[in-house]
Amino acid sequence: MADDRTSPPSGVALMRKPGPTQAEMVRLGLERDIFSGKLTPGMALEEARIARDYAVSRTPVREAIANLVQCGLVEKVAHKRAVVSAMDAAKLLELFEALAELEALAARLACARMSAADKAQLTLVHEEAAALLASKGDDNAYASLGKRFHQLVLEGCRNQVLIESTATLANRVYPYRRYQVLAPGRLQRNQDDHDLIVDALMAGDEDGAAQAMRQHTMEQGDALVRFIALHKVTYSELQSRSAESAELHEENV
Amino acid sequence: MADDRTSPPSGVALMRKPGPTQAEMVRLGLERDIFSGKLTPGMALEEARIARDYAVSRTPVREAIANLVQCGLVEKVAHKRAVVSAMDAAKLLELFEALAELEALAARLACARMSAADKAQLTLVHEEAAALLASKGDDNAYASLGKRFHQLVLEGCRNQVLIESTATLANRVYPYRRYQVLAPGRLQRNQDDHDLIVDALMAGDEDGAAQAMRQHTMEQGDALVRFIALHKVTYSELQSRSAESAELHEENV
DNA sequence: ATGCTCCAAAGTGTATACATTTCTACAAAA
DNA sequence: TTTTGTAGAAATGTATACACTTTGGAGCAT
Repeated sequence: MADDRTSPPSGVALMRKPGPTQAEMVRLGLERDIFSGKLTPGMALEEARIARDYAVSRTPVREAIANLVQCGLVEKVAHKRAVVSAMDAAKLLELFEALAELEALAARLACARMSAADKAQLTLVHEEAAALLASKGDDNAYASLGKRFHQLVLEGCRNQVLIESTATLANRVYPYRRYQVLAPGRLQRNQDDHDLIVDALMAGDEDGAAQAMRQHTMEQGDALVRFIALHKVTYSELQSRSAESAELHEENV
Repeated sequence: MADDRTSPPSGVALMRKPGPTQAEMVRLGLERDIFSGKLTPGMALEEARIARDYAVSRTPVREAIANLVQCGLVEKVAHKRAVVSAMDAAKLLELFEALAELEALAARLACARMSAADKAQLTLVHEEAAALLASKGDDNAYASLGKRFHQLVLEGCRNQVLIESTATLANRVYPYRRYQVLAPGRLQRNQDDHDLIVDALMAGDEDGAAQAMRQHTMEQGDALVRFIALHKVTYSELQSRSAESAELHEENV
């Protein structure tokens, strides 16, 4: 290929300022590229190249990178190039441990705070996922529904601070979380977990919902770490292996 | 007064680059000013003025502000001036609700993970606070010990992700959290809560420690919100009222 | 052949200049 | 007097130029 650009702005060059700032554009673009796998953990971000690719100056690029640093998606030290955050097994487990507890809290609160409409939509998504799983449907589509499931429960807690804190952590594990689908039988166990969560939520069982959600997320983390250890595959390899099909579900962000 | 500068760089102008970047300097300076009360919630941050005061250009100032935005300490929308985050009662309660749960989790984990030395230091700080309270000592010094107490428990959880997430939220409520000391009898109840937490931690009672910590932090939030409602005082007034004595404990950050 | 020094190329950090947007003040009309 | 519309000022967003730091390798010494 003639161009090996780090992150093409998804086809179209941004011309003038349509209202949102260019720094925001670049930030969203980089975020997409990280989530989709075009930018793999450990990869360096060169300001000048990114600026060229997005047809802007380095200033908004630096601002965008600074934002991503605070989000935990990229890391940076003074005078050195910013790199996409790469995590070892220990940090990954720490993240899942914290995330599990936050989602458990959200589930507990959601028990009493979700509206009937919210619960209905959650059930809908859950059943749609079940159907997809039964019909051996697309893994990516299932992963997408899984993310939506977690989002719905999270938003059900009605605490914006908690929602944002949890979303930040979820974003940081997102580049890795999807790969649990590679472990055999993991999808069915995932669906079973969701079953428990939905049941507890509908029954108004706060402790049950929290417990089910906590265990569910921790199992996701354990499964991922086990899978990686088992296959003795580096995170970068894991990332690039599934990067091919990553473009299929870019509805994230 | 001849100069009404928003945030003097604490006396000394930074000359050359000693290694750390100027953006970092400005960021720390602004953070200090926010915590100390020199910059009150709702106050606007003018890039040009800050740049002048710190003897740097606007570029590192903008970078510093962007960082503070991601920390939640200041808020900003495109083309408008950044302002120090001001919270209403609802947001404050949301923050305390989330913070209480995170600290509860940290306490639960700390039960099993704190070293003997950590527990000894925690006991030391707790007893020092008790002595200070009994002798009707300085409120600011007591608040300082209170912060240290929470920090020690938090670090005891041995989960860096959880520590950072919690610290972020704690920073956001910090400009308000101290004012609980204004409520009558609040200090003694605070000390009693800490007693319960220490006892549970020493006994290895995970659920007890979590429960005690959660209730403690929520009570802090409730007390603060009640105090504000009772005295019908705006947050800005509250802030400026104690800003006079704020310089006394600048060991924070 | 190996290790060191030093230099040049690359890249980040900062300053300044310019473009664009928002805020403010003033005036004119109802 | 109140309101509204419009310049002017002020402040932010962006681009460009420059200074400093890092890094990689060429050349020399051992």
